[in-house]
Amino acid sequence: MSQNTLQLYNTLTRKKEFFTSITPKFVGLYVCGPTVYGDAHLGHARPYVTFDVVTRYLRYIGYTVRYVRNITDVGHLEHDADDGEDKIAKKARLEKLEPMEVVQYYSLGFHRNMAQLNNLPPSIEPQASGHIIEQIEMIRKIMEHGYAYESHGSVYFDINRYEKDHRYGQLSGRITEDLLHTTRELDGQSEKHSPIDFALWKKAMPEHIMRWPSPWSDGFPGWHIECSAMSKKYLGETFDIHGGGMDLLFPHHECEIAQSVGSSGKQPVKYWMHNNMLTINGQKMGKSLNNFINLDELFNGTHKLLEKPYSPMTLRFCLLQSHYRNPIDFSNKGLQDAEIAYTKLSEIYLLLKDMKWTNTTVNADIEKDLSSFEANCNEAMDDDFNTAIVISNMFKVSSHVNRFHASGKTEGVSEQTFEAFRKAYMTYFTDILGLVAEDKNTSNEGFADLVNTLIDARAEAKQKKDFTLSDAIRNILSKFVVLQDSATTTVWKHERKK
RNA sequence: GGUCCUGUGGCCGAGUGGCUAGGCAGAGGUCUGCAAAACCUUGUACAGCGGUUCGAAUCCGCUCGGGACCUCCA
Repeated sequence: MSQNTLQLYNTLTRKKEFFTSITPKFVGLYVCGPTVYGDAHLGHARPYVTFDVVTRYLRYIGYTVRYVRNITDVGHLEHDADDGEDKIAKKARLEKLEPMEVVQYYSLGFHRNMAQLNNLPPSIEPQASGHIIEQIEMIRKIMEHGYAYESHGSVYFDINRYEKDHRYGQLSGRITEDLLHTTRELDGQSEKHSPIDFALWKKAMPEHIMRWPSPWSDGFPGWHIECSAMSKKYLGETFDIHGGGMDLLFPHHECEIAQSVGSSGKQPVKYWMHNNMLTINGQKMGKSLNNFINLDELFNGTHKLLEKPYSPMTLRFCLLQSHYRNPIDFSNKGLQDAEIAYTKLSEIYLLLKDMKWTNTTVNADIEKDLSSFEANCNEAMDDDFNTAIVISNMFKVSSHVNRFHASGKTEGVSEQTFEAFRKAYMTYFTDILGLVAEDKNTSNEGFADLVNTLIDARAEAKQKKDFTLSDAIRNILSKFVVLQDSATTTVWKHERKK
């Protein structure tokens, strides 16, 4: 691991490239944030866990990362609603709330869910509504350069004019000629010179409550301009990495490039990273299919597709088990497998945390397994953030740790190697993958006491060879496996000491 | 229809020219009153057809299947 060996897949070039930051030791990262008009769902978890790990790893290898993730609280037009109505405003009217009340409510929920997933907060989390001036300024620049025009109080980006100097479609691989034939018919198309032109500013209808003054009309910014304006403000005209879901590749990110090039003449982003999508039981997650799972529903198990609740760490682990550019299919089976696997590695972490090296002979194989651990993990992360390989490396060393624990001595490894390995495992587990090994004995003390009392009673019964009683207690204890996970761990831990 | 991604053993999931992925589940063993956990051992694989190559799951072509996007969804 070093700042010279990291490779990442750049959507712009469709290749894995060696990463070099524009400014030495500093990385500017922008990730498209959520539109806060609904609860955070499974689909939100993936990009934010992905780019959280990206941030964590970049910091681990010595970069200072400025991670900017926006909150979209204006600007998403509803295509199936009244012409040009804002999603936030629509929701607000339905719930009879102030638009900013809706924004506040869902922002808080989003932040709570992100914290549960142990995602580090971004360095800056700008809101679109707080950057209307910057957006207007950028639109003005684009118009100055001739790449946008006003029409009936709205402003549209002029793709045909832009294509005379630049190429629209370089990120998504789309050809404007094809787009013309495949563009859907929308309201307000008559205002545009070409159906593929996109809105930079929309004039508000009289009943529209979210509106701002501008040189063209009282209205609101188009969806794409906020990311261009805010990334430029906080990261500069050209910055290192732009991330987001694959679904945003077109048109959103394509438009961002056009807007930035159209206003500054410069390519805004050096590396574009896109995470793949999620499916539920093999199906696309969608409101019409009624299989949209909110994060709260996942964590408390209330969604009808779920057999039980799954913890935020189970979800995080499940996501990290596959590479971010591959699709993930969610199922109860998959989540339960992830839960078991995560619990095992978590257990290894807890054992390792308190484990002391004891003087023994050195076995070449064990020594090699443990001494190569960190380098193997670094190599995996350097290869486009391959967290799946990191996890498999953790499993490869797990049996050694369990054996150390069972025998009570660190058989076969030198002190230097053991300590380096121990530190590396713990760093990877908590700092890089961002997993949290809850010490379940302390997190639920009253309950743990009860369980421990039962365990002691059972041990006593076993000692007296009263197996009827001991089995009866075991049956009681085993019920906690379903009721309360912490009990399971407690039982296992206690039993293992014997 | 266009652009892009994808197809790996019972299931999940890495790998991408020759070298063990890993996990879950299964089988056998150690331990145990019996289990559980742990440890040891172990089987099953690269959608199909053709091509390139000394050698292909890996590269190329075609066929078939799955998915995303194509004006506002992470």
